[in-house]
Amino acid sequence: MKYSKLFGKTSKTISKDATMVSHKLLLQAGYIAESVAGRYFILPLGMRVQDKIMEIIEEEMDRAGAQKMISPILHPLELWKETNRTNTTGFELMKVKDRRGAEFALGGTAEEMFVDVFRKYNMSYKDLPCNIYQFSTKFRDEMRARGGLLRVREFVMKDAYSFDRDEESFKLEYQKMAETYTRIFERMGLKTTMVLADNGYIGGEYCHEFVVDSEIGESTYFVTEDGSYAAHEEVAEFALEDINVDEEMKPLQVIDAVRGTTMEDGVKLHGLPMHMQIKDVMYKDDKGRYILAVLRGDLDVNEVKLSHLTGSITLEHASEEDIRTLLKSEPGFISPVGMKENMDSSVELLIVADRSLRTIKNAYGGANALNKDSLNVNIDRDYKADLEGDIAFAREGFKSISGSKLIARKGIEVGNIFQLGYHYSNLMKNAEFVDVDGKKKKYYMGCYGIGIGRTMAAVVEIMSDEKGIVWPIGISPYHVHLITLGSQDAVSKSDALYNNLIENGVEVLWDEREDVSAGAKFADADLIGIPIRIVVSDRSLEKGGYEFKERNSDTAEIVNEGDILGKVMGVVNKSL
RNA sequence: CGGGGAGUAGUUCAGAUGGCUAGAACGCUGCGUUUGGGACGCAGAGGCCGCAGGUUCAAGUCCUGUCUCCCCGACCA
Repeated sequence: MKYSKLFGKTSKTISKDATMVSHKLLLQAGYIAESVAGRYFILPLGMRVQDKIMEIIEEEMDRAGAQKMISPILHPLELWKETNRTNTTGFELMKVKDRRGAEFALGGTAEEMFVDVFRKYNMSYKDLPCNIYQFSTKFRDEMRARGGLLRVREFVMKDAYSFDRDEESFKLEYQKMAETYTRIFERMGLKTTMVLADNGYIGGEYCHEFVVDSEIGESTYFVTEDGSYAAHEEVAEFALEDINVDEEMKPLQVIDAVRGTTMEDGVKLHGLPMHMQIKDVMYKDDKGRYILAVLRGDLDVNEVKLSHLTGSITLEHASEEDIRTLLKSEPGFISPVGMKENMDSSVELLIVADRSLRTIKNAYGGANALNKDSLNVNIDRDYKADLEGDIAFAREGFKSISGSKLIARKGIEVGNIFQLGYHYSNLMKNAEFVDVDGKKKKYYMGCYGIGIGRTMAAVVEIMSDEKGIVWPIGISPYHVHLITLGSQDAVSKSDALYNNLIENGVEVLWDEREDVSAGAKFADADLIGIPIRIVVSDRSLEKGGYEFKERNSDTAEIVNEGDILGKVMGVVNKSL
């Protein structure tokens, strides 16, 4: 490709709106252009990177026995109704209508579609396991797009769906996909951690995210010091130590407590430690139930864990008005003690206790009235929980279940794998095959996604310097950035080299612009970030050849005409 | 959805208390001189000041509405 013909220009100036490295560099180097918030043009340079990422994914998926296909992007809405996903919030479906009034969902993920195509065929256990996948544009009505390609509303995703006879067979597939993902990201120069995560609206029992460590990432997760456990903060488990469980229970007391409404106000007034205070948070869920989360004061409510325990789809904080009028309590002074006895009879209330309450005796907290606190509150004796379990966030330094300390990390989620089990085959009719015994059985499923654009951005986040991007050769838009400086001799030598490289399968971006200074060409080359730079100039020719420099190295060398191809191939072949 | 900020040339930005023909840099076009780390000179093109209404002799500037973009939060009583 001749640089002078390349669509998409580098820019010296960049909007200060772009704060993230990948966002800035991809814009500045001419890989992407913004359309509207969260929707981007992928320019020719970016397209080549995207294609290469997809090629690697395709190779590895095929190697794992998966088969590429494609589904329509518009999904018949009936399918989403079949699985009840039209109104499960947290994922606002984008819908369109055709002129006859038929409704479609703009696909944000495609479980229903793949089950639907699968059940069209009369499948036998002999056809299983089967893993089918596609690359397609996905639509997500994100509340807030951010960070260039990192969080967008429209993006290309690889999504795969596996169908198995049973759990045992599925587990092999899941393991295979985990290994495949690790290899895919390795080939792009990304080291990923497989992190236990929450499955959100997808369904199923467990899933893992593939996370690239980065300060700007949105995923916070914990790993143990010994590396044996890694889990997203939403699901991370941890061990709790007893605090004063041997203490005698003292009589419950209600006292005056003129204070503010925060936990710190309680600590200050009573002069007692935070972990002896009870934290009470009132929620309302999608079913209209009020849910009181009760936990030790030094812990925070983990709404994902809480919603799993209560079976709620959404949780929102109850309004202060509801707390006063319906629950007969007072914001800042909520207590589980006696609440059910006093509240409005129309209210359905679920008291959910965190297991941390079993580690303390004689706790203190509110008393359901302004400026009244309770002392010596004890679970079971003074209040009963409808549900009890782990509803708290882990924190760095806490011990894991295995006893090893938890370390907090941040990262970019570039892919994930989900166990779906019978979730979709239960909800969708005829998602069945004929087993060896002649009986119909439901598919045991899994699904597996990789965001292409986000992966591209993650690579740039990890691999760049103050001058620009530093692509790993496996996904670089070109292998070689050829720069010509100076006389006609250099131009004709460059031309010959350009053609020679191309004939040998090397991808070359040739900066043959005549009216651009050397400095500008070097700056552009550094910004674009192609791994090999070759300069052909009067100076290099005087020294007997071409200047060869790798983007991630500070030293250049002169390579003569006979050796240049071999030198280039040496680097290119490293990636394959 | 809440809070904050911003929309002026292709891009990044400047245009105080309303006032003459709306500016700079970069980029772009032409000519010439340059060519190893974002060169220089000369000449040029380029603007419905986001959109709609209003106040005023006069609006990029003030008021109202609206759209768009960016950042923070989505959180514990």
